Amino acid sequence: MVRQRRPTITDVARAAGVSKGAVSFALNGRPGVAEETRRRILAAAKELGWTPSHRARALSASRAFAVGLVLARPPELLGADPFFPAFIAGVERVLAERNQALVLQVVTNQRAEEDGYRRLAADGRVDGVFLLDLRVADPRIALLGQLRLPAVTLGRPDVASPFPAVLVDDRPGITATVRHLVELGHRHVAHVAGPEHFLHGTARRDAWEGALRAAGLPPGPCVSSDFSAAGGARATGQLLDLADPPSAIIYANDVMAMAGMAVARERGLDVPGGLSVTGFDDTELAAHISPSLTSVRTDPSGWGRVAARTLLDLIDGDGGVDVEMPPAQLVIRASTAPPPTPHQSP
Amino acid sequence: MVRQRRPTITDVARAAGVSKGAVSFALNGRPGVAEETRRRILAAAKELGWTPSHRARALSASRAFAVGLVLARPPELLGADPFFPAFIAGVERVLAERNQALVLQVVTNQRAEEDGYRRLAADGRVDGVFLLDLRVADPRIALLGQLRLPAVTLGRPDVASPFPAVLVDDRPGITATVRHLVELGHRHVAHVAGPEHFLHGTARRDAWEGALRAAGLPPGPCVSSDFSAAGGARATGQLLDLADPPSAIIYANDVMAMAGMAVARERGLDVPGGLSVTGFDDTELAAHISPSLTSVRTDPSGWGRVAARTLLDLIDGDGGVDVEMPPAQLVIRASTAPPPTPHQSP
DNA sequence: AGCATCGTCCAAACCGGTTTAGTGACCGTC
DNA sequence: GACGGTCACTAAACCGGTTTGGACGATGCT
Repeated sequence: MVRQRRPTITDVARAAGVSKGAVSFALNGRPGVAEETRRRILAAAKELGWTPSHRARALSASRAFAVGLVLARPPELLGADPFFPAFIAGVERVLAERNQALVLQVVTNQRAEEDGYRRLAADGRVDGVFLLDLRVADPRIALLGQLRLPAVTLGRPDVASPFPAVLVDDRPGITATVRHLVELGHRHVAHVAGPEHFLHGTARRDAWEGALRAAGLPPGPCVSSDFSAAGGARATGQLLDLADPPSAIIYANDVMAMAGMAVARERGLDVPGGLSVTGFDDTELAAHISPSLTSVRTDPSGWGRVAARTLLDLIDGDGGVDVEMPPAQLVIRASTAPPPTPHQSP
Repeated sequence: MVRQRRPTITDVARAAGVSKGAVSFALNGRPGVAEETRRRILAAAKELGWTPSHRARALSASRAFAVGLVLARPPELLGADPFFPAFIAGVERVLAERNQALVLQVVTNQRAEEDGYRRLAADGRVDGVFLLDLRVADPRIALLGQLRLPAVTLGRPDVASPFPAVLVDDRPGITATVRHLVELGHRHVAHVAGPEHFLHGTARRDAWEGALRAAGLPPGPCVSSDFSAAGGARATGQLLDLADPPSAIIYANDVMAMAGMAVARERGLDVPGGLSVTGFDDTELAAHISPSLTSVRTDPSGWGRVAARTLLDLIDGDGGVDVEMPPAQLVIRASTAPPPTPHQSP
């Protein structure tokens, strides 16, 4: 016996001998249905294997019961960055509890990204979106405002924003990293930053510079890169080619740091003996390379959970307040050590 | 002037002085509308900024215009694996062209994974799904069959499957790797495999074993692991602790290979001087560590594109045939070299 | 002139839920 | 015994599209 058509609310109503409305009320636990009738209806629904059609409910309620995420990254970077999968996993955990879905859009450049949001909004496929990788003077905030699409930003925008933010602060992690290196005796600490148009990139750079100044040291050289291994290698080459190369390099992510370590090594420069290296993200691999990588542990999955909760609350009309996340923690491993002393060269 | 409500097809019909039906026909380019009327309708739609409501269309057409993907991976692995982001990027590219959306579900264990598919099906949120990470005697195939949910599998299942498959063959890559090592003079080649219940894991292992036998060599030791850095390190430790340790290790992915290289190095074993190492996936980082990692290049983004096209065709009723993808290619780098000769030990 | 045919368009049904207005039945009250 | 108030439930409208059956006028043919 093959079930040809999935049962509808009408089938359930007929089976239970009531009207469609009664079934809807019973299912949604609303008052005005006698207990005995409710039981009969639920039994009939179970018997028929009925589940309310998401499509019909969406049309009726004028809601999508889904939230959206638009990822704009060049394809070669997508795989390297552990952030997204972890963030999405956190988001999912909350969405699953509340029977919502995640609609994903992956695009490869910024122009397409804005179209992505436009399409999600025009189609009414989602009730709200996440805004990641905030940029300087981010145009997407105004766009989402005029699209009337609720949103939650990860980080605090540098422009007026009507949206709640999940406040992640990378700075303490960088500050702690600088302090750690300074305590080891480093006086010449360079930085390989992320792309300049990202807010988190500039925040990390500012923290690096601020912490050095606070320690009474001049900020060393800083090279902007792109979070890729190739970019990290290139930046490292530039820094080591300087007349006065740094004794330590703080990278804006682990992948660049690992590539940087390799470059140093290829040049016969020992890590950490000749050069200290630190990363950011604390990817799983960081603890398992040699030497193990000092890094800053972040919690993208936790951010995802909080961002999802904030967004759903915003959509439901309540909430809409910023949430502060605990600061990232420095994890000290074997890639950092005191700088080589000039008169101790091998 | 704020637009309070998004315009509906009725608004457009009124503005153009025609019926709803006429607007629908005009928009969908169906015959039976005079050219002049069609122009007037399209002009009115443009004027009002009307876009058809995806929700209404979905209900009416009994289609979701979306496809689903359920990811079952422990959270700590999600970030390390470059496969998913790349696969998804490929999928997205095709979906965007055809105005479809991707509904993602991330769960952390297999039981939840099946519920994920059940929920996608029960809600009618998607018209079809991708089936990744095929397992031995995969129960999801029967499940999707009884849920009447069209699917495309990545790889060929080991059980009867009514679904088209995108055939990716890891074996030539592994075979080439073994041949490369044997040509270098290795006689003792070990393997660190993925979890045994994954079909791709066993396929790689079989290829490794087969290629060694073809070369007239006994298969060396094989340890199953979990694709994580920690797992790769552990497996490497086991192999190097053997009375007769291998001179080369083929890892089932790059992350485990990188962790393995670190373990060898910590033990004072030079790579590739004392131990040759190969990975699988050819992640971006592989070319930028030291020594650079010999690996097998795969094309997850290409698989995503083909899988998406195949699934959409299947949903549309045409197609449904398997597609063969080009085999993975070996990329030789610096982590492989001739084995140390016993009488040449330093 | 009468009739069939065609192109154009409209009204209404339909998808499967939610929600509102309204109908009885039953209760207690003065 | 007429009245007001609950309670349980139904009928129908509604969400915004697509699709079907048929109306209507213009045209072609005999």
